[in-house]
Amino acid sequence: MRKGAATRATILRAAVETACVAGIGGLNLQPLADRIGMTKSGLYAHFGSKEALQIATLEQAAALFQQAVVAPAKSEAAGLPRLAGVFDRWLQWPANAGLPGSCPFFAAAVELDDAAGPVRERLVRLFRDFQQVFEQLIASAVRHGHLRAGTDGALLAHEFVGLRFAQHWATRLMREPQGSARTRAAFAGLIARDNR
Amino acid sequence: MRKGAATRATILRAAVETACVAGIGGLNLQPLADRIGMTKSGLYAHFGSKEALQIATLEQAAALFQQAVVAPAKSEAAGLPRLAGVFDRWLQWPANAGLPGSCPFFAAAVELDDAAGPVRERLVRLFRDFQQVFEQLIASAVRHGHLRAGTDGALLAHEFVGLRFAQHWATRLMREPQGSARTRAAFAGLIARDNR
DNA sequence: AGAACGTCCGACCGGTCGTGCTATTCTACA
DNA sequence: TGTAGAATAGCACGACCGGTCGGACGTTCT
Repeated sequence: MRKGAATRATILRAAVETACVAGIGGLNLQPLADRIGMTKSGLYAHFGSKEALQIATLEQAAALFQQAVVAPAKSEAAGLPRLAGVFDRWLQWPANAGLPGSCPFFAAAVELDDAAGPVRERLVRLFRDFQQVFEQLIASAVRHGHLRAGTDGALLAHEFVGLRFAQHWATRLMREPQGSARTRAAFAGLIARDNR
Repeated sequence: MRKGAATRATILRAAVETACVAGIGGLNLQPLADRIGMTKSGLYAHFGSKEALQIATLEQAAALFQQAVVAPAKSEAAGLPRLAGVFDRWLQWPANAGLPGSCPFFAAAVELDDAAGPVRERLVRLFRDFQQVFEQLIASAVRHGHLRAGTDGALLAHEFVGLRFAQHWATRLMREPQGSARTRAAFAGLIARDNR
């Protein structure tokens, strides 16, 4: 019983790493099993379907994300510092979590945008949760007087998502050395706009 | 031969439509051939490899993009109006070009970010060309006094790309009704920041 | 008219995909 | 230590993948 859980953890670790490089659709059983020295069917028995594996992988990635991006906020000053900290960790969390490649959620977001089914639904919920975290951070920054009172939290969160995408695009696809720097500059610009 | 060119155009039309829905990697020969009443091998003979089909599809999509987004700028007032026009058409060009689904370039950008090979190189060049178009439009807006003199064109273009991604994410994946409105509001905010 | 060529088809290749079975090995606990 | 049951392996399936081949059919050019 305990061994099964350990194996499952090993599988999910490799699955998240694979998803960072090849996307959720690139989670093929055979190569994944090979990578950890198992057979395809042995691995398969832990999940019962590819869809279940994909969802479990998303949830595992979400747990790592929570740990690497959101959790450290507890020890930061509430308001703008905490908001800026979360955004900054968001920009580089895969590397900080020891993951190769890029953020698996963005790859999945584009992969599954026109799809249907439970995997997509799970991804949307994860994004919505994170969106809510951001809006709460923004609201807190407003309460602390770090952002002006009329700040549109939903709009600002929308802009943050865009900046994260732009960083992904600039650094990953375009391989622009200044990609992350531009993203940070743009973030600072948004904060300055809504500064009181 | 004339007939071959016509068939090739038919194939590419269907290929672009498929790429808008299923991505560049979703360009599978058999379903594509079925869709236009050909056999896989008959279709294959026009390109010689899947890679060549993907590149030709990217180029066809770029031609449609040019026609739907960039070309109409000729009849707009130079400077900010032209810049705003291009951005606005950019937000909705697949629908305006009669294409289903979403912008194939964004799907490809995430699909190919960690890949290698000529397809990726072609995509990067297309993006770079469009990036240059944007920077020229921005520079023109500066010259016309619509944007302040010190405007960082590369940064602004970076932010525009992010906004376009955010719209894609909000409307396609999250299905937020306000996705496009927020994107336009954010664009207006950026322009206001760099307004003179 | 006839040679040459572009076009397309149908059959087929080796491989990989996800998914079922059954059999074997291992492990945890009585 | 014996044994129930979990964990994993082995094997096979049907479907699909990109790609190749020979040849039939039409079109184009000389």
